[in-house]
Amino acid sequence: MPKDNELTKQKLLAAAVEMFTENGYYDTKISDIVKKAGVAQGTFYLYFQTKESIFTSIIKETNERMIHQIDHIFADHVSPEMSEDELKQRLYETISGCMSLYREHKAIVYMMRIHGSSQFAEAQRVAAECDESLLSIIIKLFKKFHLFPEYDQFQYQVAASAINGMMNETCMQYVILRDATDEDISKISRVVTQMIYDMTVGKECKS
Amino acid sequence: MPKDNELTKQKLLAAAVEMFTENGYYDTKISDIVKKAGVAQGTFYLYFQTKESIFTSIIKETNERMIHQIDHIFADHVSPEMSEDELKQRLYETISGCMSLYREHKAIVYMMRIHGSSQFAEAQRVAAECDESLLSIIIKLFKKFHLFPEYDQFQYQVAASAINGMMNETCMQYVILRDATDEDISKISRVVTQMIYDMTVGKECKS
Amino acid sequence: MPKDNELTKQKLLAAAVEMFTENGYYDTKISDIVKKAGVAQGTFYLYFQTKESIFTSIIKETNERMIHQIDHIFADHVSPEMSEDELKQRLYETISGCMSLYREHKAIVYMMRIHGSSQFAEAQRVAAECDESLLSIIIKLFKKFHLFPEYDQFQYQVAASAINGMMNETCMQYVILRDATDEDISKISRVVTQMIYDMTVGKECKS
Amino acid sequence: MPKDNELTKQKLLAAAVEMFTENGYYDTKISDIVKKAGVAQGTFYLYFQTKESIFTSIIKETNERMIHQIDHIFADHVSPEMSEDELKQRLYETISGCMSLYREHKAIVYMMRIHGSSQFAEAQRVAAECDESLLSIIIKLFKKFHLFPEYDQFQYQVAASAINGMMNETCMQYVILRDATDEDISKISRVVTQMIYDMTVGKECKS
DNA sequence: GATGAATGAGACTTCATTCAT
DNA sequence: GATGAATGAAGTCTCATTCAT
Repeated sequence: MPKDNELTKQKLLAAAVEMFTENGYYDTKISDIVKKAGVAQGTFYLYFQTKESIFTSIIKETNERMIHQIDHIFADHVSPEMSEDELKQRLYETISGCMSLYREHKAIVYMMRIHGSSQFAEAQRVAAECDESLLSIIIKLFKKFHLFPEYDQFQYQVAASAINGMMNETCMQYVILRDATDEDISKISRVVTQMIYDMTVGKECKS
Repeated sequence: MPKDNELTKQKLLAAAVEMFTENGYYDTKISDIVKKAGVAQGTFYLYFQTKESIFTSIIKETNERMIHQIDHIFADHVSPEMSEDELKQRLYETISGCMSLYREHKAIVYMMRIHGSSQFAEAQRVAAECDESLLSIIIKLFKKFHLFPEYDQFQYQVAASAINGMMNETCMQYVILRDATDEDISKISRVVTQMIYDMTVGKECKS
Repeated sequence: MPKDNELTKQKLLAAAVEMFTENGYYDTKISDIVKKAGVAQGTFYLYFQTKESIFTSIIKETNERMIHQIDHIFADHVSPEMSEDELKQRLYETISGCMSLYREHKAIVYMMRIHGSSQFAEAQRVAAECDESLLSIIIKLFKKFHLFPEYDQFQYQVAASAINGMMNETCMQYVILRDATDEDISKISRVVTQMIYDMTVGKECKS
Repeated sequence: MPKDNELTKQKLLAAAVEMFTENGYYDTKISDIVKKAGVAQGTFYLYFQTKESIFTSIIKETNERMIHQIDHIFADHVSPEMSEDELKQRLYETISGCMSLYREHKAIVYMMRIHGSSQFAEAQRVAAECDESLLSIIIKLFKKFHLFPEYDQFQYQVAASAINGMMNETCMQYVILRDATDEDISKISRVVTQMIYDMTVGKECKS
């Protein structure tokens, strides 16, 4: 009957996230993890098969949760019938919602993006999957608003990638690498919202 | 200045770049590097003090060269007096020039961004320095064109970061991770140029 | 005398024999034994002090039973007064009885001879004791039949050892390592009987 | 240029044989071997890939040498045309030659038979190969002398196995486990020769 | 300058044994 | 008596670095 069982596993997971975040995958030793978790070396292997497996297990699980939450954030929040102001407001909510989500999983995102991106095929696959998910949402929005009507598939991809890059980079720089407050996130999101608005929907209204 | 045996050093550097790129820092052994370079194990230590030092020495040197080249690409190519079309053309040339530059140093950029970003403070410092350099160039341009007059320093930074993110992401996805041809780069640059134009200078012309 | 829970102990012993036989001493883990026995890890230590102790306890106990049975098989079955045919018949019965006995304890003999012979002083002692027992029986028979009258003690030992070797080897090869049927054992015993007869009693009749 | 190279390997092999012989495979640690060889732990892995590989490499190589030498010892030494005395003399020479050979490789035979027989498929295969080789030689001799004309293939095998067992057992008991002198080997071989003679060729002469 | 055998610290992992429940 | 999570000593193997030639 798993009683302390689950507790010990959680202690190990928390310790692992902390150590991986702080020192990266290779400079984190099992001995560091168990020391921080306050259990014996052997205990680690009751819950995880290898060092690699705890790493991928962490990022996989978090990633799934995040993709799910992202889907929810973007779901049907905007439509072409909305007024300019309402649109911007919704866009803003989506972007700041995304950033808050990343902040919530800050340590693991850090671990995944900064340390993990290169370590294993598995980690790379997970990161790519997350990107994929976002890209497809963005492209869907392009279509919904009939943006870039002259673009082919490749150009769509590039444009979506560019927008993804804007959000990723600002999110990384301010939310993950620095300690963005709620106000910071709000301010950042306003800037990014405006930029995205201007280069997409706003541009249409211009002429 | 062929001191020591400069040829041997170059062989080692080339082998190191290749192995680091292929397998990452931790999965590359000194024995792999010397084997590929065709020299003996001990020879490595005649030219480099440690494994870490060859890694950072590669990315530092390349980074300096790249920053210098980027400076050159951006230098005085655009000014507010230009016509819309000319501006776009210059912007396009700058962006595609940047992408070609990255492609030229593809292996090392890959190594730096994918494998190295997390390994050492040193590597992270170098990457940050490169970003810094680009950000300051972008901000300078904002000022030159009197863009975002209502923004404070923080918002400027965010906006610059966003633009940097656009370029970085598209560049990574298509130039570094996939094998972008000249045509690809041209097409990508057009898309990005248009987006940047729309969210900056173009927006001004609208009202 | 069902002390403790005798059933649990028997389950552990049976599981241990099976696992030791299949995988040898070192490649059998306590966890394998308890899993096969269907009890918890800690339960093992209620019945046995150490891994080594269950191993030696198995081979010791079986060995005692086997020595006792061998004594019984050989007891007074032959005498110099018998006719040639009767002698051969008795010899045959003894030998095939021995082989059947080994077959009956096949798993443990396998474990003792193949896996255990080298592991511990204790196991070696037990195996040696079994050999000793047989050798002394054989020498007693030599004396009873006034065989090898010119041999000294050492030569007696060697001759007995040789006969022991014949039986052991054929028994190992056909009964323990292969799956000898009743007919096989019968056939093997006939061959061995004839050989032993020819080199001992039979030889006397010749001149 | 392998100079100390080969010397170090030999030191490791000698140390390994000694330690394996003394303590068996599992109770010999790499650290024991390198300590005895007087080299560092890591040096071991310059010459052998794993602990298992040094073990099998030792027994395989020795085994090949021994099989070759055994073939030579048995080659055409006896023929049905010989006189009884000459035959016995040749048989004696063969058997004592065999025992001397085993004594020469005493440590490794010990390691192979006592410790190694069960450890790995590989070790078992090697031991079986050696037995096979001897059995086939013995059966060839049976045929050459038209012994046991009424025996089928199975009975031949059993008879050969029995003779193999005689030699193995006496050899193990006196040469490998005890320290048989030249005189001992001579005396043992006389006894075994006589027994084998009586149960094979001698038996024919009787009637 | 070049070599490559040797080094040894230290990592990951296993598993017999213990002990609180 | 039974459980099974926890322990930690100890083993195998790796690899950056050194150094005698």
